[in-house]
Amino acid sequence: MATIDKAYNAHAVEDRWYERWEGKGAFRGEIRDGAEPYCIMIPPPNVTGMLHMGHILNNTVQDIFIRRARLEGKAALWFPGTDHAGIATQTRVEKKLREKGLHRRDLGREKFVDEVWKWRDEHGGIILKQLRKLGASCDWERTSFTLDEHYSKAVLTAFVELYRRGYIYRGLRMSNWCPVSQTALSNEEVIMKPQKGLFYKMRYELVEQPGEYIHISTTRPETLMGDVAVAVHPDDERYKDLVGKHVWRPFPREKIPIIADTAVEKDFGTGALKVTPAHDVVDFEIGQRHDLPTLDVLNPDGTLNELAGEPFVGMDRFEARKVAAKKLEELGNLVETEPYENNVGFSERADVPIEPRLTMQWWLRYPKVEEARRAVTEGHIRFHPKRWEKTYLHWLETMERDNIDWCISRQLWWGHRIPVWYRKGIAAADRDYDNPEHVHVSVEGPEDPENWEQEEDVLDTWASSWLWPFANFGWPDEMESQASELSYFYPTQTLVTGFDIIFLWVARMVMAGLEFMGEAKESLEDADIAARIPFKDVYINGLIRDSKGRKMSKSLGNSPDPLDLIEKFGADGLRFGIVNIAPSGQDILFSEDRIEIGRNFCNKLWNAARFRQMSGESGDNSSLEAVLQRIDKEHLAAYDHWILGRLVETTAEVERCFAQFEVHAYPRALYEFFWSDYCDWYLEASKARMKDPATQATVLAVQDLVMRQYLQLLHPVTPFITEELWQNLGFSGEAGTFLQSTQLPVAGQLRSAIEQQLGQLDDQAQAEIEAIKELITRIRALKSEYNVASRRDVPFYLLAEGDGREIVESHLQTILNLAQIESLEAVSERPEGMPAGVTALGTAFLDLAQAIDVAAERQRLEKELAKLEKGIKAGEAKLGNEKFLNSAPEAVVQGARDQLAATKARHEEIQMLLNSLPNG
RNA sequence: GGGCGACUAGCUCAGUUGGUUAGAGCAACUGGUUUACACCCAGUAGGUCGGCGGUUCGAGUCCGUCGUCGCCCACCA
Repeated sequence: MATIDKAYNAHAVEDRWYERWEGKGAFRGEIRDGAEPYCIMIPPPNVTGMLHMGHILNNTVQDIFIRRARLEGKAALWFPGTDHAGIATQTRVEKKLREKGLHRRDLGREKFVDEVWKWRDEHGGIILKQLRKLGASCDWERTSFTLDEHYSKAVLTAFVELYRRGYIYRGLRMSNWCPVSQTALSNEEVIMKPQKGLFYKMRYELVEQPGEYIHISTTRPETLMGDVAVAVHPDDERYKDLVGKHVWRPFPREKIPIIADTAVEKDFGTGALKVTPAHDVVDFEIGQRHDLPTLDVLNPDGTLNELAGEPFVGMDRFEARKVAAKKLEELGNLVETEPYENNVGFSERADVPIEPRLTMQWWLRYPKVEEARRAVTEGHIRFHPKRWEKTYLHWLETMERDNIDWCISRQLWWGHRIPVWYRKGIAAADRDYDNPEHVHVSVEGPEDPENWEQEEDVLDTWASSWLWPFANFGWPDEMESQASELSYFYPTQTLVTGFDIIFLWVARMVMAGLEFMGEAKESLEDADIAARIPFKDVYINGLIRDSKGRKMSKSLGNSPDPLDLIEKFGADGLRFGIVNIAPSGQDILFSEDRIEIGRNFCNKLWNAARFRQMSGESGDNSSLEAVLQRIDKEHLAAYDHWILGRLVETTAEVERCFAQFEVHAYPRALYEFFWSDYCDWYLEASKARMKDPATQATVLAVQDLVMRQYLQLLHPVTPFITEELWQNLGFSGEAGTFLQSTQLPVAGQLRSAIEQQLGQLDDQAQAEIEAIKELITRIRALKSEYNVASRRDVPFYLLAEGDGREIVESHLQTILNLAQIESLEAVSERPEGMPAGVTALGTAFLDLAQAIDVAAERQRLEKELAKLEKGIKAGEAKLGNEKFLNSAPEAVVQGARDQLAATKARHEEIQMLLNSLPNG
């Protein structure tokens, strides 16, 4: 057995074990006959990503689940991988090219994509290396990437199938356009941000009444060249007479009609709206209703085009805004400007305002929406905490109600190119999408590729990641095989993710699973749903914020580098700390102070193990049975029964935490048991018996038993230190197997193993030890209050009778040791002039051998008396109430009786003490 | 505008189906070189559980209402 260093050196331990685990394939997840499968699919981070605090929490939780599953004997598989992250990655490489003065068009599609692959191979996937530092036990041999060949095949197959099933269509619609990335975006990729700007009030001259004007407010004068009408509300009395007349658009100067439409708010601005169908969603709808033309004055890159007229051609949209305002002023059309703040949609990736733009895109009508709803309402999929179900269902509802389809095409090069080919020589306008002579849709492509041109667009990244739970297992090829990993591991067990992507990802995965993981069907039965869902439990982890409650972000600089934290606190410390403060799906306010507890805890654990090692030779620790063999039940004390009982309870509590997904309660229960019960009380109490040759072996064996079970319970959250101690304390036996491949006894098994060997655990011991603890605490408090806390030579007396006296007798040495007192002599009369403390076992008196401050002692006792009186009043009121006696459960009534009796006894004793104080 | 959530000790949070006189960590204060641990030990202080009302024998817990704060969705140019 290796000796244990005085200070816990996390780094050496962590690096060493991770290497061994990975080297020995300890994380490999495989089909194992007879074992229950347990699979977690990692939410694939962006291949460009770096580890941040959110990842730490998310992946620690996943690792806890997967390691626990291994200890429970399940065939556990944590499937890792990364996402190609279309826009993010392409933007990254384009930026690099720009530094060399190049644009992606200079390279051409093929060369550019090569460049991105090269970049990925060099810089991508850093995050996966960082996850190893954290201790993540992913099956790295399976590391998947959404652009891998097999994965791409799944993505294209899904597209082709959905197309054939009628869910996918191509359409000219308003969509979100990013002028920097020059692609369409889905609503989810657009972030609304409040922007300070100006509100321009303009006047347009009436054509029919020269010299008269209508006032219009706008925030975007640069688009007025695209105006095709002015709209007012039909009920607006101010403008009623003007509807049907015309105004002069100032530039390019043209007649445009005044129309009435209910989309206009009478009370907003001037109540008159300039209608620019090409550049605003509402305006576009108004345009549709009134059959207005669409004048697009912007180029795809956000500069103005020929339709805008000079001097705007080629000018950037923000520059044009200023120039347009100036020109309006010169022409006398600008009435006033005022500061204004409104919400503007920004491209999530490029962080520039998006343009609503009329473009031809591919759209997907979501499949199996109703079934996705039922999957949750009927309990096939459970959210933890449960309330997130509401968010999920709310999303589905909105989507269905508002008929929101998913824009799945992106005008990028990095991604899955849409598997659609157009026959050469047929103009886009003449294309008939239902005619296979015109449009070819397949995974393999047409047989005569020379006659076809492939669609330029690629698919939205989410249109690949929504297949993650089954594409990674070889769908669609593996669908037929009953012996496949797909049929063994799917549906996966638990998904761990953030609430922000419940719709973006979680709901879509559910829909994809329901649509594809079985034969094509219009609607599904319950049994179909149960078989097709991608996961059974969804654990939603909270969002990490800084200590002031702000979101962590690069620009605020309030996001610590997790690797620094690992450096400082150790991976185990960080893991324990972050899970310990992670409440159930609530936001988490992060501060380093709160992580310290994790490091301190590891140190405590380390030292307890060290103490064990220093206390005596280890016996055979290679199995629970071997440890039990070393315990002589004749030498077991109440303390031993108590700590073993607590160990069984703690094991059960941990089981409950996992069953109910109370991830934060799990480390808390472990912390309390170990620090308070085991270290502060049990170890301290057993020190005397460890020195006694007669009892030493038994006491050490009990410690070993506790440590053995405890390390197994704790391992999922702090894998490194537990593995190190497991090996150092000899629990692995000769074989040297890893802790995580051992089997954890459940509470029932543990109890029966103990009782089979040692006889029934004494449940009375619990109450007895609690009473002894109270007595010791009272004595310590008395010493502290009388400033003799550090003295060990003070004598105490105990006034007790019957049981109390006996119990104290049997624990006398422990009490003297833990309370640090000279003696505790039994007396039958109250000694006078001594400060006293009343406990359930009896009254303890501190012999100061000098006069006490009677007034202070009286005050102290009276304070306690008042507290007890309050309790007695409450108890009597309760027990005097017949309705309480009749309706409360017997146990509650009895509890109240017992408590009242105890309180009264204590009250009486304190009263006696007060009476016995000298006057003064 | 629609939805979700929070409010418990100075701070951050526990508190499982209503059932003893509400807990922890940190911070504060007092005292400790107890040969496992100062990343420690012992002790003290600190809360009318956001307000009001209701249900109940009994409410931190359930219901209503108000207040404050946060998040998500929508986005009036």
